[in-house]
Amino acid sequence: MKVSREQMAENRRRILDVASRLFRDKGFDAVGVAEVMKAAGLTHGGFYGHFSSKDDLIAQTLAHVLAADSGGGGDLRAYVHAYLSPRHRDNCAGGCPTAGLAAAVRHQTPAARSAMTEGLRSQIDRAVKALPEIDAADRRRVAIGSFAAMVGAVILARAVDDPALSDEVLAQTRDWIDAGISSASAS
Amino acid sequence: MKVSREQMAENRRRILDVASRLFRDKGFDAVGVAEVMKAAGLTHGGFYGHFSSKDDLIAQTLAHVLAADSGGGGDLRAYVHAYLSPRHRDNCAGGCPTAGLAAAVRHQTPAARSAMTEGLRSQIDRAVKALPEIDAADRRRVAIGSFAAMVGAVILARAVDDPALSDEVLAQTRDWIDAGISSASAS
DNA sequence: TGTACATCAGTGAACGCGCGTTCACTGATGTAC
DNA sequence: TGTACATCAGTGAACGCGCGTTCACTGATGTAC
Repeated sequence: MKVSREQMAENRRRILDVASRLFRDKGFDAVGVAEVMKAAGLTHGGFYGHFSSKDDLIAQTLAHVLAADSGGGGDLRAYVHAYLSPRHRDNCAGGCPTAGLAAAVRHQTPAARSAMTEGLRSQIDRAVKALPEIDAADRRRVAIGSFAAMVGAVILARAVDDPALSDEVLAQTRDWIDAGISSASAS
Repeated sequence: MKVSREQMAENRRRILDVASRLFRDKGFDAVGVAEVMKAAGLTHGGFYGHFSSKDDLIAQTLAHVLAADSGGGGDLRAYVHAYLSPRHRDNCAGGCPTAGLAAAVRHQTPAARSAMTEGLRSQIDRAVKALPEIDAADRRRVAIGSFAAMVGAVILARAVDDPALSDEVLAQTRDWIDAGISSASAS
């Protein structure tokens, strides 16, 4: 049955929220349209009233979740430590969408890749702005290098089945980034 | 028709080689059993004479390709530069299997994750041994931090659809790692 | 060394399940009078 | 403000394609004599 316009907008938002969690948790391919709709409290038939295809859902979900991604405008070092914590590693569904989905985006449509690109751009800009104590010329190097290491470390820590090695990847990368930021601040 | 034992062993090797390229290029889900067999010059029916399932193929392919992965025992800095080159970014099929597959391994069977773990362990050990000029206490930090940044940078550079941003991610991460290795060597 | 035969790697048709997508239908919404 | 009706968000059955997997069959291999 028909629902009100506000109700429909809320349904759409809930589909995107739920899809972003499921995709981060299980990957694009392992999550079906019916599963997303069911998790949003709807039936699969209504899906195509909101999106033109599953690919469209993927692209819109990426844009949605990357726009919402706060990134923690505050202390960069605290953000790095939280990012490289076992807690974040173990929280795929609620964790950084870049760490969870960037690798899979390579196989998606141009619209999805474009959303990822904008998300990464704003992530870098935010990190750059969180580094006022570093020379302007070095800021992008520190921001990009740190973020690459963070994303890589979380991906590796999640791929590995040995908890000790997984923890070590997080901890050593955290120390490596701390050292890098310190020496860039000193110079 | 039956083939000789050596022929069968060679067929098996060719299946693994071809599968490792296809998986790196297109991902585990986008590559079918029939496609792998066809690329190896065989028909899909014979697949189950070599492997018990597609999941088995994935696990054995990972073990195969990660064992073969040389990692360049020579100069670490040259290895980092080659790793973070546009050439490597654009060569998924022949590139580092960790960069290409680590994120997807999280959704695979325990056997696959175990193969990935051993691959990462030996990759780290090789990098540690390539850092004789650094204090023993710092070697693992430098090796793991560098490798995490390399993997993350290649994944991000491949996800993004803007060539300028993609190149910048590679170049800035390269400079970031160079600086990190230099300051670790100096201390 | 040569021959007969059992083995078994590879073939290709067929099966069945899951998933993306479609569609006729329902009934609440919201507009026209 | 109240009523009649057109709209259309959501429902759930059905479709069809692709892919992993199975299986009866083929014919070269390699062994036993």
